[in-house]
Amino acid sequence: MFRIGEFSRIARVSGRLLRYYDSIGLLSPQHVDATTGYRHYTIGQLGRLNRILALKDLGLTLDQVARLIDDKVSTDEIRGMLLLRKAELEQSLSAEAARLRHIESRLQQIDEQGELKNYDVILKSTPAQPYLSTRRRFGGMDDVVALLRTIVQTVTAQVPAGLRNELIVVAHSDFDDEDLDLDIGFGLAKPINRSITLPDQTSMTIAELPAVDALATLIRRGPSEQSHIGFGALGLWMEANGYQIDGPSREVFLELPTGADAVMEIQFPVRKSTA
Amino acid sequence: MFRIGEFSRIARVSGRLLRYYDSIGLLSPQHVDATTGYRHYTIGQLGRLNRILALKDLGLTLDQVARLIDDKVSTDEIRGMLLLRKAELEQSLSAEAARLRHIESRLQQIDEQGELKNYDVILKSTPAQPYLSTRRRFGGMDDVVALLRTIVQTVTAQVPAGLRNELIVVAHSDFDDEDLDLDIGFGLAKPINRSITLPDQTSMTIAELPAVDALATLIRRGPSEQSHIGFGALGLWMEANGYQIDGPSREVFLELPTGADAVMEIQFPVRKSTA
DNA sequence: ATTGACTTTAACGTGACGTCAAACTGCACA
DNA sequence: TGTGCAGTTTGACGTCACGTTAAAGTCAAT
Repeated sequence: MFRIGEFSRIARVSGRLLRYYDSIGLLSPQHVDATTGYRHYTIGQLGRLNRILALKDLGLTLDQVARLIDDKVSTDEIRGMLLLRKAELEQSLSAEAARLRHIESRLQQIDEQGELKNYDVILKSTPAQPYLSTRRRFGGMDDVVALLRTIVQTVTAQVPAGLRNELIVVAHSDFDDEDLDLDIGFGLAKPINRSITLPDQTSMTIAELPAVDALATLIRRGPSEQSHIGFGALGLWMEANGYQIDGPSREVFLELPTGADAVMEIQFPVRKSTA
Repeated sequence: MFRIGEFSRIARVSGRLLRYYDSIGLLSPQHVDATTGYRHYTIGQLGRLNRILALKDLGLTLDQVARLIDDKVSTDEIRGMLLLRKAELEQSLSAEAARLRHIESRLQQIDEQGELKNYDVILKSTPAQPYLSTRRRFGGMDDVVALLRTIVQTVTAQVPAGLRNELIVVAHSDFDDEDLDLDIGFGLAKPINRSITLPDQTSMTIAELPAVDALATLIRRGPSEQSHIGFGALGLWMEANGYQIDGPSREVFLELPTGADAVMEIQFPVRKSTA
């Protein structure tokens, strides 16, 4: 029988750990003195402690360790737990590797440019939302800006503010300033069944803007004609961090555009490059 | 100006996170209503929030993020922080990879044997400690057991219990039952300057048992002649997990041997295989 | 009797929030 | 003017696996 100090020395763990394991019922001393409360351990308990430490080292939680050790689970369930843990580890491995790539690209950026800029690209996800919009082809940015104004005026007048979210432009075409294929419209908090007719007698339709898991985004301030500058930064980020475009990009106007200036979030659906 | 709900919707973060960042002074709303306490954010703050999230994604702590964002550090210091973080990441990567290998070896074990045994090998480290011992060559286990008994009797009689730790055998030879080169003696809590003389007139010397970083250990019960069984299990574990022996092995007797039986911890200094 | 080493319980701290709970505000509708 | 409901506030507790004091009691040797 060892008291806690000697036992902890032998096992090379802290006394606090032993008291903690006792308190959660994971490893209780063989005997506790009724009057003094002193804990007494036997070498037999060292085996159990070692099993606990070994399983804990695999990254299992103490809860899982307890269930494994107390034989409350079949070998199949053990297999399941280990497989689950394996999947977690693999995921966390690739996440850490990605972080490492990000860090390295930042370091490279510092080395090349002497400072830390454009560090505002971030990955998000977004749920699906109803989308009141109209899809058109445009010959140039002027036409786009004109329709944008019209739509803002029409929709703000006809749809209550509580129902509509942001003004969103979805770009179906690639970067060709002379043949733009765009959806322009508003995200909605809830679907509406009224139809909206624009001054030119065309009407806006309700569709669903699909959810996206991985969205590389950045905020841009300035005239909407120059949004391609932001596109460039996003492209660099994707290249540096191993992502590629995976769907039509979106521009979400965080403020309704006043004059030429606007504040928007540029969003690119992305997926990891297989390369 | 957005209230917290809308701002959190736009940024796709929780309101709780915004309140938390406010409370730690990382991102305070542009304006707080004096009577109601309502927080009001502007789109400008979205930029700062995005910077925070981007840096946090690199795995930096919020403390570090705050120092980076508030420009309290030079680019050289930023480089330093990122390099530090990179080192942490690389370490954590290899640790996770090791865990993954452990898990896989466990799964393989289950697949081959249908259950989970011998999972009590664990890695520890140990500090240096004074070691009162004598080194001999032995022709067989019987001689070893005889000297062991003698040493136990002599030392327990001459050295106070508070000063000595466990009985430890260090094996300098490889596995050759007919030519054993062993140190036999006791670990000590503090060095002593008395010399100990055995009945055969040879004396025990004080040396230092060196510290070891990585020690693969397991507990064994049973007659000490059969300790090679434990050696086999340790060898398997090392092979499965990519370690190799890196120094003389030790047997630490957790109980003074009574009769033939003993409880010991077998310890192998190890290092990662370069293969 | 007095040390000094050891042990006990209890409480707080860690990091970055999630999750209630109770009270208050803002706004639309009757 | 009241009522309802969605939104907001502060505050507190929980997370996970312990480390770190702190105050009080125990053990063995001198």
